Amino acid sequence: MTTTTKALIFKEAARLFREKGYNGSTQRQLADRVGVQGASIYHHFPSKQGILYAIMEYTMTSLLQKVRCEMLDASSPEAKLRKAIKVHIEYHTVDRDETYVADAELRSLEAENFKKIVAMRVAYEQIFRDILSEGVQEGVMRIGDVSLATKALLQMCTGISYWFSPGGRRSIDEIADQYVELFLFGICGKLNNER
Amino acid sequence: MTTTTKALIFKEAARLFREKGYNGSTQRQLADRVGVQGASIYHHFPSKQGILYAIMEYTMTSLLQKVRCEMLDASSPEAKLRKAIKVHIEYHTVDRDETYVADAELRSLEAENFKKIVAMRVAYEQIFRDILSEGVQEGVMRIGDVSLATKALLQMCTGISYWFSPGGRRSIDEIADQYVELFLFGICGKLNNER
DNA sequence: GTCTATACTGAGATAGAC
DNA sequence: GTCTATCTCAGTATAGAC
Repeated sequence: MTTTTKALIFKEAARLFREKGYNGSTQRQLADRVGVQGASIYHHFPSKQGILYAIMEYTMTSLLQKVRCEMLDASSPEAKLRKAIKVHIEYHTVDRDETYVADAELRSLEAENFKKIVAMRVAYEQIFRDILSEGVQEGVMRIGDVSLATKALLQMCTGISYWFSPGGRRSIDEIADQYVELFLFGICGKLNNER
Repeated sequence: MTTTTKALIFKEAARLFREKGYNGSTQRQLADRVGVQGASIYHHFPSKQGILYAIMEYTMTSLLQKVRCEMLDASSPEAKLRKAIKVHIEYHTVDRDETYVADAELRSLEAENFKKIVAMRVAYEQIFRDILSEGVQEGVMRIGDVSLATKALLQMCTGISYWFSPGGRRSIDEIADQYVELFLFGICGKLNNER
């Protein structure tokens, strides 16, 4: 994707929506950031809602595709889980404006758009739920409630896009590794292992 | 707090802001839910922003007070952590409209209000960070990055207010217990312990 | 494809009677 | 303490020239 005006609107909209929220952002603010007049936006997108939907749809499609792709050459549930978490976190740090918006602005979608995006989110969560279920069945994971654990995991990881900044203390890889260890072994689990 | 009109406005505002977001909610919608005319709201609150701030301030004050109170008669870091997590989750399920708003609408606060609430949030996070640090120092917890783990923990637990509903499959206590176990031992930790 | 100008609507908030 | 009526402004979106 070269930096066409349309791509620039997309990117700046994600940034703006992230900062001020969808309803807290205006077309004029967006136009200012892009460096065009407000009316010009309507040449590229049908409406403000259309921009939001484009961001959400693109982000969820990418996420689904990336995670599914990683699953192809992973065998054990633990290997799958490690890869899935890593991909999730990587995408949530690299495209963190878009992923933040996709996560926080579900309620700003109109009915039809809402349905479509929710379906994609359900499918995405299902991937993680399936990995955990498989781990339980194979006896390598012990989970009281798989759905609960799935929610906990995803919320924990998604939250990274709330505070992450590229210049920070920790690299993306370090963060991902720590989150994987945390979810697999907890903060006391490894100590027991050593006794 | 008896159900005065002011208390009703407060409660309905939390519910409305949770559903539609602060910027997506209007004074007229709020007035409709309360059952008064739009103008009447201004007898009880100075502005829409004033309502948001009242919700945030009250919620953070309650949270801080509840957790600090529980810490008084807890000795070990693990006991403290268990209690703190339980209180956090309980409050995020019982007053889930208010806590959701307090968590999601930080960016909708005006500069002065923002500063005050952020200071309270920092103090709140610090309580959890201190517990984890203590656990590491005493050798009962192993954590690569305490700040990172604190964020992961709080985001995981706070997320409950996004999907919890009182009539659901799991009780508050069950959820809290599972989250505690998850954070302490992970999904593989306990298995290692048994070998 | 971008502009200027503007239509139209709904937002937060206030005035002043009761 | 609540109402009716209304002000004012900012929001999304469109029309039509260049």
